[in-house]
Amino acid sequence: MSRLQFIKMNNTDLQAQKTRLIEKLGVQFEKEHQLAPVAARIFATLIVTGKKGITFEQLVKDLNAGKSTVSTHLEHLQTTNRIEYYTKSGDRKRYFIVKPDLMENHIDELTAKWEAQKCIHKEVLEYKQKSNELNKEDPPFDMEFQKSLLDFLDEATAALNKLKKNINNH
Amino acid sequence: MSRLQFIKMNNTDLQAQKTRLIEKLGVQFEKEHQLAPVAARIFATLIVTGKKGITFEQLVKDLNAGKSTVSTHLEHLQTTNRIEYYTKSGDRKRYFIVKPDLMENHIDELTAKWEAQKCIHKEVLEYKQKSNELNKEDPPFDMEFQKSLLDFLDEATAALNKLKKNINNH
DNA sequence: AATTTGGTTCGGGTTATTCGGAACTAAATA
DNA sequence: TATTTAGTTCCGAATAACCCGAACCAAATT
Repeated sequence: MSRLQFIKMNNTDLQAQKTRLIEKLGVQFEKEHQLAPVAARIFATLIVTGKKGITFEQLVKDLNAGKSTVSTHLEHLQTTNRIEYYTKSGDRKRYFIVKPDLMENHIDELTAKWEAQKCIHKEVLEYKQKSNELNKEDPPFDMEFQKSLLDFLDEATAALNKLKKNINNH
Repeated sequence: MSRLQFIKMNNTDLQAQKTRLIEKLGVQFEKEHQLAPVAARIFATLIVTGKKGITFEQLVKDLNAGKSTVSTHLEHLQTTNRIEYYTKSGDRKRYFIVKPDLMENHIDELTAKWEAQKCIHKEVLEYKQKSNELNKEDPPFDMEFQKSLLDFLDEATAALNKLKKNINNH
């Protein structure tokens, strides 16, 4: 009995920790991925729940959210390539999980974002150079920030590619 | 005359390009730094305007925004350490510029963000390990995502530190 | 055929964001 | 001292984001 209680106690703790983690991850995801609060909590829940997945109705219950809310956000998370679901035969429920290749997607997204940033800051650089040539009487533009940023983005992209290979080989 | 027109023409083009760039940067900054549209346009304007700076009233005119709007957002951009201003003696206007150490700040921010992410995903990892130990009858948690992410964040942080040194020596 | 299950869709209410006008202030100028 | 300049502060309005209930639907079950 004392051992049972010990286990039960620990599982309660674990449950509490899970809830805490979901909240913490949720806050982060809201900003990181620009998700609505409930959407971020759903995503966080899937992350800490792991590959066994979680059902629609369980999410509704766990997050104290409306069915429509959960439905909409699940839809959105799927179309943005973050989650998917599987089914068990003889069970109509959908078990939602994070996409197995989430990390790869995440990396690809970052790469795309950084590529776009590089692109636009190159344009800024071009603009400043053109401007310097055209108006030589004016004091020239400083271009340190753009150059540093481009260096940074190159480094960062390189690090990313390296990691991507690691993951693929893994 | 034809030469003057040629130059004038190019400056018009340049102006158009500047406007385009501000808009493009603006859109990016809205998401990247979670800024209101006008705040993002202000920040973008300072970036393409460079170290000569731009005044309050010019911003109001260029962005077709209310004085109060510009005032509020300038305030916010200053308190978040992104911009500052200088004055010219005998001229009451403030000339707003991006902070000279913007890139360093940017890097520090990223570092902090990634550190926080590492921290929370380590917690997730701990949770999953504890859970595995406690409930051995259940199928164990997959931890690939957390591990990959932690690898990534380590790599990324390393790349960042390297770059920061480069910038400081520069 | 009626009901239950596992959702989706639609419309509206609430809250939060964003912006701007009007009135204000402090410093410089006339 | 009155006025202009260079902003700031304090609302309120417009808009957008977010969430929910209610009604709906399709497939499975009774």
